[in-house]
Amino acid sequence: MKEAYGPYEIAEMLGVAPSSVGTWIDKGFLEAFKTPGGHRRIYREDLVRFLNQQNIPVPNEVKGDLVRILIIEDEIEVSEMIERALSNYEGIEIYSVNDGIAALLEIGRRPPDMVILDIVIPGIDGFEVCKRITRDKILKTKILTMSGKIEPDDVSKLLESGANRFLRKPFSVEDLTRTVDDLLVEIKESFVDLA
Amino acid sequence: MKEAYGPYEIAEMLGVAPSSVGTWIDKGFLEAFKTPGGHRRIYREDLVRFLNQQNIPVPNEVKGDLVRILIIEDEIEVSEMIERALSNYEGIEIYSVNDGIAALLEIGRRPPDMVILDIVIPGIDGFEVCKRITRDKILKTKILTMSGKIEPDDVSKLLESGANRFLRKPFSVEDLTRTVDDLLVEIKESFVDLA
DNA sequence: GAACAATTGGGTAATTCGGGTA
DNA sequence: GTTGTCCGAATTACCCAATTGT
Repeated sequence: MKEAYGPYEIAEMLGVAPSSVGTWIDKGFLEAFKTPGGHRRIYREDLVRFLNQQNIPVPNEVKGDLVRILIIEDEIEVSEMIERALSNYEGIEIYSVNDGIAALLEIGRRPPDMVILDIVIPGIDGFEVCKRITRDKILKTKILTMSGKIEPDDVSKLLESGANRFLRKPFSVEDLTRTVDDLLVEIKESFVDLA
Repeated sequence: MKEAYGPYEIAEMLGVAPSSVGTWIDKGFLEAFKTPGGHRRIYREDLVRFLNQQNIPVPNEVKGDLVRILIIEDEIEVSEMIERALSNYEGIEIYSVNDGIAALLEIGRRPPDMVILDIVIPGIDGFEVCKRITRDKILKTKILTMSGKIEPDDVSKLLESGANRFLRKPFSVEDLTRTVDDLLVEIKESFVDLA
């Protein structure tokens, strides 16, 4: 897969004039480097960061293929149940961890498009994870939270922290898949196909 | 780790046409040798030198020989002092974060060879970070911990948790560089093991 | 060692580029 | 803030036989 783009390419992708892309680079909105001959090139990683910061949908060509879903849950039975429930979805990749520290390492390693997060897990505060994922504009991760013991007040605090959905445990497979389907639609909306 | 690249490979990495890489070689910007059949090959060392000379960020794929050091410290003055102290080291790359969550995300994204870790930082327990880094087989990270307020008992607990060294604050530049030098030797020794 | 796919060099014409300016 | 136009320069596409990798 291509790892760097030229201004002309990006301009065509976004429907703007090449000189505008040059302006963005000069103003520091978009990170770029120069070839020995002075032509500008933009690493894909920098392009994605720029698009996310500007709330511009990321073209599928730039994003890659599979929608990645990370399950963060310390009860094995629950995470296995979730994996089973999602196992016949097409075009997604599921991986899971069972504590908060491993979760952050994994998010850094391979940023997911969606996390399914048990608020009460060892190692770290679920609220903080939500806040952090939301604040970090590089990540456009949808957050599905879940918990058994939680006060009504906490649910709204959770959503304020950046969580997109909440499921009270125990929940049925139908509850889960309905919520995941919702979020998948939102994720797909943030990507565009270039015809 | 791969030690030599072809023009096509480099072209793809930088988002450039293969023939451009050929031009750069012909003009002397980029050092290369020729195979018996006349094809050009570029040593990684020469590629890195070229990228640095041109102010082009070195893709992760290429910078295998750099020792990466991550500073995890919430007091800006301290982290700046450390960066200054290490700024004239050759062959290392320094980056820093100021809270535990950012640290874990960064460790996942670009695994460091050494972390310089303030035990008391916002967001997460320093002991847990040590344990987790040590347990993770993918990470071969050396851990240099530091703190001002800590009980003697805690120091040994820290070393049990996987930390390789401990520095009591405040420490001098000499204390720091001596300890870092030690760890750099250990890191370089483990590089040899892989070969 | 043979077969096959991928990469390469070399030359030239066509395209895209940056930078200054409108 | 974005786009249009100009020019010299850098990059690219295109060709195919040869080399290299698997």
